Amino acid sequence: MRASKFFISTIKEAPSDAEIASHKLMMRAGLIKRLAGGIYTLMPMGLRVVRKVENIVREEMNRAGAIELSMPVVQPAELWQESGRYKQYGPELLRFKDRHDRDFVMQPTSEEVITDIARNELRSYRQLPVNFYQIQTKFRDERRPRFGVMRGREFTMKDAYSFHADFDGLKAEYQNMFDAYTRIFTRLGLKFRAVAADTGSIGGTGSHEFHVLADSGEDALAFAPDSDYAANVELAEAMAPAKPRGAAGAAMQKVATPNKKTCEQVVEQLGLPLSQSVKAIALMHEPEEANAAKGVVATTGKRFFMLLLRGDHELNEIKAGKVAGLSPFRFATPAEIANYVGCEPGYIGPVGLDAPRVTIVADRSVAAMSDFVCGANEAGYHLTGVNWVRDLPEPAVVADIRNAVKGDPSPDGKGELDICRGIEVGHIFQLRTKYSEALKSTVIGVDGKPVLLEMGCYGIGVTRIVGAAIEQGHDERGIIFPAAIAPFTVGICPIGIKKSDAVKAAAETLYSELQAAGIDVLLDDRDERPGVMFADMELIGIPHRFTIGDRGLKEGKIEYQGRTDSAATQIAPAEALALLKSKLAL
RNA sequence: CGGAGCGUAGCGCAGUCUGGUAGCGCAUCGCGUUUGGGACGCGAGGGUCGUAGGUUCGAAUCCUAUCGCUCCGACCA
Repeated sequence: MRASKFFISTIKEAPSDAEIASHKLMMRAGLIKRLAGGIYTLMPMGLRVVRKVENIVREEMNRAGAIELSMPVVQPAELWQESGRYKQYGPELLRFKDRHDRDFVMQPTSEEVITDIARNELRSYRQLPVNFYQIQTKFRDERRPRFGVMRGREFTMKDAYSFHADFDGLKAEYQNMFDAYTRIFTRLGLKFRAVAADTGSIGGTGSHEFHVLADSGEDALAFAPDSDYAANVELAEAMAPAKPRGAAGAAMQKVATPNKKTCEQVVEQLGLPLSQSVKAIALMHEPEEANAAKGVVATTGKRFFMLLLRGDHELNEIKAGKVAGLSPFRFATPAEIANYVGCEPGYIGPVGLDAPRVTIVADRSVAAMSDFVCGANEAGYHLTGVNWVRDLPEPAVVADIRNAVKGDPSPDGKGELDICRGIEVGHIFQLRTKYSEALKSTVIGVDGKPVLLEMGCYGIGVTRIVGAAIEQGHDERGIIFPAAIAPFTVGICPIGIKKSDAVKAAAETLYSELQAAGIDVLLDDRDERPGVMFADMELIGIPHRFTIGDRGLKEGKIEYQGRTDSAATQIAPAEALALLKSKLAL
């Protein structure tokens, strides 16, 4: 490609609403242009990157035996009503009416449509297994779109759906997809990790997320450096401490802690470590009916819970939701806390409560504590030297309700956990029969009777990968794309192309040679000043560059410089292709 | 959805408090000089100041409403 025939729209200053490196750099490099919140035009340069990602995904999906199709972006509401997701999905699902006043949605995913295809087209177990996929535009009306393409509303996603006559078939395909994803992210040149993920309300036995590792990631991942254990922190089991509960060593004492409402403030006053304190979180279990009747005083079915966490730990709401009888819950109001505990928030604790009215749920690590500090249920006071059994009954429930932290024992028993951050770029899921049941999708099994289809689904965020790759690869000069997805593999910068016939000839020769070798080459024939050409190539993240100028040609040399090289290498023009090929083979 | 902030040229911003000719840098266009790290000079074009009302002789500026965007939180996955 000649730069003069292409469209390069780099800018020096990023728009002020771009916060993270990838968003700023994508804007500055002219890869994307914002049209509305979370909605971007892929400019020619950006589209080339997306296409390269798509092609790798497509090749590996095909290799794994999946079959490409393309489903509509606009889908009738009826299908979504049938699956129940029309109600369930909430405002993230974009809904609208056509001219006949019929309801439609913009697809956020396509389980309904593919299951509809399956029930109409799949008749016999002999047609299984089958895995359909598409690379398609998705729309999710995110409450807070941000970070450019990382959390956009409109984005490109590869979504695949597999169908099986039995669970074993699903498990086999799940593993097949796991392996395919591993190949895809490896080929994309990304540092990534597959982690166990929450299966949510669907249940089932398996779900893994694939995360690109980056400090700016929105997800925290727990992993064991000594083993292959890795899980989203949402899910990672937080183990009880290895040591059992210690014996009581101190008498329980009430101490005045005026205006000290947080664990941090209290331990600071007492000169104790944060891990010696217990924080209490007041939750109210409130059934859906009571929610619906807001305003009306509906106490039926409400239950007050006090959750106990070590002062240095964080509540995991997903885990809390799994405590028997707690879900659905919300944080209790100050009035409710006063009613059940007789005290204002900041000084509440588990000692001396009316057990039937207040259910105590202790985290595993709290259950193993002794001589701890907690609120005294009296404004301005805390208790020290508190011990289970002696000072208060054993907690009604002991459960894992916190986020795992660095240094926790690994759930697989091998070493300790560490925490890193990741950007979710892939998610594979054993859906089982959720949709086939809802849409009554069966095939005739071996025994001649209908069986519900077992389903798996497998997503990859194509546009998000571009952002993730930039988060992982950039410096002060711009983007450092992995070679596999760079918009161009190599750039040629001829200095003074309009002035020097020698430069022009050498550049054209090299350009033809690289093109003939099938290499994606950008010849910068814009007759820009060298600084402009270099800055653009580096900002856009082109991995390799040849510079051709009169100065070098006099010596019979041109220059090669890799995007991350600190200096250029002088080479003979005839060696350029061989050198580049050796670099690409790495 | 709650809290905060911002909407002035393609981008980054000043001007708003204290009403009176709409500005700066980058980018763009023309001419010239430049040509190994985002050149320089001279000249030019481009804005109904988010939108709609109101106050006023006069509104970017004050008031009201509304829309959009951003951040923090909640929510969702």
